[in-house]
Amino acid sequence: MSINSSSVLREARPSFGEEKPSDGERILYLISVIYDGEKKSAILRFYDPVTGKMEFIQDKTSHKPYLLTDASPEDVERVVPESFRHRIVKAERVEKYDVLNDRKVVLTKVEVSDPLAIGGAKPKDLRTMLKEAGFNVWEANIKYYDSYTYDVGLIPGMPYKVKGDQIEPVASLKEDERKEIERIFGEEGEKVLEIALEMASMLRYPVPRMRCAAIDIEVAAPAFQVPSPSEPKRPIIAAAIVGDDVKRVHLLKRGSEAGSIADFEVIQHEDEISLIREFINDMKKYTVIYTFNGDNFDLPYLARRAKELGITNTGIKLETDRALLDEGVHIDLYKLFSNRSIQVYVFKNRYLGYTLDEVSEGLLGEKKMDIGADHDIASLPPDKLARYCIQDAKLTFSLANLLDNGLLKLLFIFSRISRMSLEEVSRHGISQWIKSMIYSMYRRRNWLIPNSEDVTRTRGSKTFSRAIIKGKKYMGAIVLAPRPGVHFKAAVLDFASMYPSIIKRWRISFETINCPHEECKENKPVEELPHWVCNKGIGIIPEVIGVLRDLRVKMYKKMAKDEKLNEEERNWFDTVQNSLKVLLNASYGVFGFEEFPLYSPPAAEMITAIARKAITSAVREAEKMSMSVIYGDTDSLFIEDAPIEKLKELERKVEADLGIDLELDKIYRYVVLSKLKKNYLGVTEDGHVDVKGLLGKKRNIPDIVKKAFFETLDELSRARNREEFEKSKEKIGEIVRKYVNRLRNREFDMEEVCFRSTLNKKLGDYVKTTPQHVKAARLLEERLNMKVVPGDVISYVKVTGREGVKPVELASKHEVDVEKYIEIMRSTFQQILDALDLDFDSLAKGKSSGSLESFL
DNA sequence: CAATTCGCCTGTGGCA
DNA sequence: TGCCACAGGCGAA
Repeated sequence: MSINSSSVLREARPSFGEEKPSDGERILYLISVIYDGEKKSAILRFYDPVTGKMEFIQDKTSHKPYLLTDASPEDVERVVPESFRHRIVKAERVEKYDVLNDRKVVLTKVEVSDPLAIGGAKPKDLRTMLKEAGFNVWEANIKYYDSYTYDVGLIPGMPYKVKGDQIEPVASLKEDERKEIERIFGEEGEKVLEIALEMASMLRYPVPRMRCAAIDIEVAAPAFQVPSPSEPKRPIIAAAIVGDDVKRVHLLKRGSEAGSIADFEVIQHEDEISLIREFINDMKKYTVIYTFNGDNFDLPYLARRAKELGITNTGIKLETDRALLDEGVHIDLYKLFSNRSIQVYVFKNRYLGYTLDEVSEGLLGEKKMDIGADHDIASLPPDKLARYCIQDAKLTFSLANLLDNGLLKLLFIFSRISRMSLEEVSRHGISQWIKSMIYSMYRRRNWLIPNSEDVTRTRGSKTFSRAIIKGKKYMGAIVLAPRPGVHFKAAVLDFASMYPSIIKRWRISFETINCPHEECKENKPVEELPHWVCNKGIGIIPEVIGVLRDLRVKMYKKMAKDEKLNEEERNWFDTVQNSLKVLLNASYGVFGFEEFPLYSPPAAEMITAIARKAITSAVREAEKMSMSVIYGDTDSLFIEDAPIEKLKELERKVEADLGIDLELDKIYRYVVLSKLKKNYLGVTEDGHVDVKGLLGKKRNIPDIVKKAFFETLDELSRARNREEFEKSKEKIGEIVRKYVNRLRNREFDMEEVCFRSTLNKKLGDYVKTTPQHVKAARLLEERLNMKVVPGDVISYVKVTGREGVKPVELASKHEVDVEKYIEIMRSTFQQILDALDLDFDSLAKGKSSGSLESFL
C-alpha cells in the first residue's frame, strides 16, 4: 500500500468530476482504522458497496505509535530501563510548529513497538517514565488509530480508489462547485481557500448504500431482575432482527408452541445453541446493526452466552464499554440519542428521557409492548414473547430510519469532518468531534498539538467578567427587557450564527487570544477585558469555523433549496447544512468547557463580550434611526412596525460598523410579550405560532394543562385584528372554564395529571433538598421494589395528604389534589393573560376584567 | 463519558 | 406563619 503525501494533498485539490474506476480498481469506503495487536499494525477497514462486505487492508507504511518529548534522544535512552528498551523503535529529532509560542521547536519523536508502550504498559509506560524524570511529553494521549488516521491523511467515511497496494482518495468536487467555492472564498486568501476546498470535497460525496438491521434479545430472567451481561447465567429465549427485508424472531422452545403470527417470521429452536448460531448468522448478513443499549447489554450478553455454550466466531468484539462487530458497524442508538447535540439540534428536543420507550414515544409516537408492571418476560407465552421482542427491534429500526434515513448520513458527515469512525462518532459527544477535527488539522500541518496546561499557562485561564448567575465562570449574553403587550408587525432581526461569526471576524480562539507578540497587545476588541488578540494571522480555528459557517450559509442552505438539483441531492445538502449547524453551535461552547483539551476561558469570555457589544450597538443604531426595539435575546432584535427599507438600512449600517451580518429573520403578524424575559408568543403571517419559554410548553407539566394551553394558542393564532381578538378572548374564557370544570369533576385520566420530571442524579445524591420527583422515585423503590437510575423520567401526581405526591403507579383518582392543579393552570395561563390584560380568575368565573384597548 | 450562560418556575428547608 | 436563599428542572439563545 502506498498512501503518500502527494496523493493525500491531491484530495485537497481534487480534479473535477467523479472518477470511474478502471479495471482492477474498486471504490471502497473507509469505515475505520483498527489496531491489530498481534500484527502490531494498523488495519484499514473498508466497505465494498458492490459486494456489501468489509475488506481489511493492513498498513504497509510502517507507521508506529509515538509521542513527542523535550527530552533528547540520549535522555530517553537514559530514562528508559533496559527491560523496556526493546519496545523503543526509534528516537529522533523532529521539527514542529508551536503555535502557542509562535515558533518552530525541535523535539524528540519516540517511536515505539505498540500503543501500550506509550500509555498503559506495566509496570510503567513511557509517558510516565519521561514525566517522572522531569520531561514534558506531547501527543501521548491520542489513541493510536486516531494518530494513524491523522498522519496518513485518511478520512473515515470517504470513498477510496483501491488497486492492489494503491489506495487513493476519490476526487469528488465538480467543476462548477469548485468555481463556486473559489468565488465565495477567493478573496480570503490561500489558507482559507484550501480549507474550503477540502471541506467541500468531503461534504459533497454521498454515502454508500449499506444493508441495515436492528436487533433485540430477551433473556429468561425472573421478574424485577435485570440480567447481567457479565454473568450470563440465564438462557436467551428470544432474539429478533428487523431490517428492510427481514422481520424475524428466533424463539427457544419451552413447553407450548408459538402460534402463527402474520406480519413476521418465527423460527423455533430446540436448543439455545441453535438459536444463537442462526441469529448470529442472520446478523452477519447486515453491515450496519442497530441496537438500543447493545453496547452494555444485547451484544455482550449474546457474545458471552455464546462462548459459554461453546460457540466460536461470533464476530462480536467486546471492549470495556462498547461492543463492536468484526465485519459490521454496530451503532448503539441509546448512546446516540443520549447525545445532547443530537437530542437538541437534530431532534429538536422531541424526546425527554433516553429509554427506548421514551425516545420512540417522542419521535415515532409508538411505545413498547405493554406486558404489565411486573415485566415478567420469562413467563410470557411464546407468541406474546415473540411480539414483545420484535416490537423492540422494530422500534429500534424505525428510530434508525428517521429523517429519511438521514441518521446514517449525519453520522457519515460527522465522521468525515471529525476524522472519527462511525462507531466513534456515534458514541461520543460534540467536544470529542471538535477535538478530533482540530487534532487532525494540526497533524496535517505539522503543528504541535498542545497539552491543556500549555494552553492555560501561556494564554491564561483567568476570566475578568463576572457571570450573572452565581457559580458560572464568566459573563454570557445580554437579554433585553421586553416591552410588555401585544405588538403588531414585529420584525425579528438576528445576527446569523453569531458566535461562529465572531470567531471568524475577530479571529478568536485559544491560539490567538493573548498571543506572545508585543505588537498585538494593543489589539483589544472590547474595553472591558484585558485580553488582546493576535493580528499576525497565527492559528487555524478561526479559519475552519469561518469556512464551515460560510459553506453552510452561502452554499449548502442554498443548495438544499435549489430547484435545479433533484430531491435526493437537495436532501443530502440539507443534511449537510444541518450537521454543520450542530458543529457550529458548539464551537464556542467547547472553549468554556473545562474538560475540553483546548479549554480557553479567555477566548470564551472574549466571544460573549464581543457579542454583548454587538447587540448593544445594534440597539443603539436602531434607536438612533427612531425604530422601536421591543425585545432582544443574545443575537436578536425585535422591532415594532418599521418599514422594510428602514430595516434594510439598519442591516447595512450594522454590517458596515461591525463586520458581521444582521439579517431579517421573520416578521410576526403580532407578538405577545410579557414582562418576563425568554417568554413570548409570536404569530407569523401564515398563522404559525412560535411559543417561547412559556410554562405551557414545558415538558414536565401535566398533559391536561398543556392541552388547555395549546387550545388557547390555537384560538389566538386565528385572530388577525382587534375584533377577532375580542372574540378570541371570549373563547379563551370558555376553554379555561371547561378545563377547570373537568378538574373539579375529576374528569381525567391519571396519565393526564402526571408531572414528568427527569432524575438527573442518583437517588442518594439528593442530599440538600428532596424535590417532589425524588420523593416519588423513593416511593417507587420502597413500595414497588423498582430500581431508578439517573436519566429516568419519574411520573408523579399531586395528591392530598401529608406527602403531597405519589408516583402515578401508586396513586388513585380520588386522592388527586385538584386545587393544586387549578393553581398550576392559573400560573400557566397568567403568563399570556397578563399581556392580553385578562385575568384567570375572572375568566374562570365567567367574566373578563380588562380589554385589549390599551395595547391596540 | 462530559459544549456554554441567562432566565423562569416550583418547591424545600432554614430562620425569625 | 411568612420570608428568603437555594436546589433542581427546563427552556432560549
